[in-house]
Amino acid sequence: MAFVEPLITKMQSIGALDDKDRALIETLAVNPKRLTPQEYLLHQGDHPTNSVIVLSGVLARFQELPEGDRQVVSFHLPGEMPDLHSLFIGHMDHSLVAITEAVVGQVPHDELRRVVRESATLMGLLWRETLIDAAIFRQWIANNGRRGALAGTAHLLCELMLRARSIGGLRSDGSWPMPFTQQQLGDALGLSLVHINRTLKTLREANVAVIERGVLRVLDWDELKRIAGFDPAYLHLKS
Amino acid sequence: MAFVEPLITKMQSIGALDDKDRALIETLAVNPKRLTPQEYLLHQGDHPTNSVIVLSGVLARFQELPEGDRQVVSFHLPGEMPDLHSLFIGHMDHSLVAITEAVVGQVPHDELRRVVRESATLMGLLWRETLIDAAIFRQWIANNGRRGALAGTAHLLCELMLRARSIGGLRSDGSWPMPFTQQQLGDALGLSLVHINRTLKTLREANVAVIERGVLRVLDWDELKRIAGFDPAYLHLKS
DNA sequence: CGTGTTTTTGAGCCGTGTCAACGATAGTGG
DNA sequence: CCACTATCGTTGACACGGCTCAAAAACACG
Repeated sequence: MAFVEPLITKMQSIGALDDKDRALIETLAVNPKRLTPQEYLLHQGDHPTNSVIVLSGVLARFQELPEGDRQVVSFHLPGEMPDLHSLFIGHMDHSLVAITEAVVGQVPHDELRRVVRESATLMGLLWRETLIDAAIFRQWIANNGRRGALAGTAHLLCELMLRARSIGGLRSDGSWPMPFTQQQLGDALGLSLVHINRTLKTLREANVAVIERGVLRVLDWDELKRIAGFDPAYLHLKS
Repeated sequence: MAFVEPLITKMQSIGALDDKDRALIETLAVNPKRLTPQEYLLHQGDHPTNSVIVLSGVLARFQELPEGDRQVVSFHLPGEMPDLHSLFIGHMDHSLVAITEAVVGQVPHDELRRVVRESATLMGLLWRETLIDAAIFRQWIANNGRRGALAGTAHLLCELMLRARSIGGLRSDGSWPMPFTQQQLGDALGLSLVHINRTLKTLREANVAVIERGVLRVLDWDELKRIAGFDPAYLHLKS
């Protein structure tokens, strides 16, 4: 029961749950699993028979490209279900790995199908979660495509801050313990390690956003959003 | 009834339909609408109350970025539902426009909800379609990110050829009447018009793929796939 | 305190963008 | 059927953003 708390929080951040739906979620058989940093949960090519809920920590999905490069396609905070899509498309076209120490809850596909069958609301919310996932992908296409390095980086930082805030992940001073290395950020933005470093330096020297000892602090929200051309509507958060 | 034929073809290209499901699809109220090239069907910011099926022609979705640039996030061939996501996320974070002359069938969200409620198979297939959409987005993130101009372009051509083939859109000689301008391809791949032109020239001079008078012909499939690092699994086509 | 990882910086190069012009093609009206 | 026009494709010259290589500094951990 406590296991599904992050999922309930997440569902409520993107929609409304009544008592019946909440009770139904709590009937899910959730099998917890602890992950160490860099540990793979799924490999490209796998055909999983369950999906996972991130209970704590941060995960990432990425593709390995022929020349050995990595393309990170998403980051996942507690409450999210990074491989919910495997419910309807069996083949994994990417890998799923823990960024930090993490705990995930494994839920058999049959269990999810049962919940989806019994509650139109939960079906809608789970479907909705995969659609928001897709909306984020669209922004990342733009981050990697038409937005330049500075705008793309700023956009990613905006997004992560809002997503972290929506699940109550910010510190009381509004900063966020961002767990990514600059290499991982570069792999998400299609930038080299050296260049993401210089881009972050630009943001730092403009007093817009600072990362110190792994903690991200946004000093000038309006300016960060302006640089990014950021419109939060695509995250479809209620707040 | 004839209106939903492309949708049935599409559904069968990514899954199985029985007679009952086919009959259910044919009960959908489909309101056809004719579009001229460049005509907008939906604008960024809209809140549509129906989704559309592409009946003929090709559509594209794109975001307008602050500096006036465009990021194309997807192309849509007959049978696809380019704004199916609006069933569960109301706000459009991008625009939908006709590339060619096209006919779409408008289906009210209520109608889709009815079908989803009545058939678990169709719910699964429609959800699956949005998930394949997302899988394509992931590849486009890589196209715009870690893949270079040549590999990204080759990857997009591979994808389009397979998608066109899966709905019977190729000519008998295996070529495909590709309706995009080089500007539009560039907007999809995050490349300038000049550079996409040079990239296509490279493919042409290597006798890998040629676009003549708007018709794409792949001369050396293996080589094109090799350049792209293409693995078709993410399209989840049955054939 | 030592070792491995991550961040930072410099120097030089290369892929891709920009600017500009011309050529090819298709559609339009006389 | 041809001239006219608009759009699209092609090419060259040059600039610049971002990459690579390399090394040092800062940090994390045992």
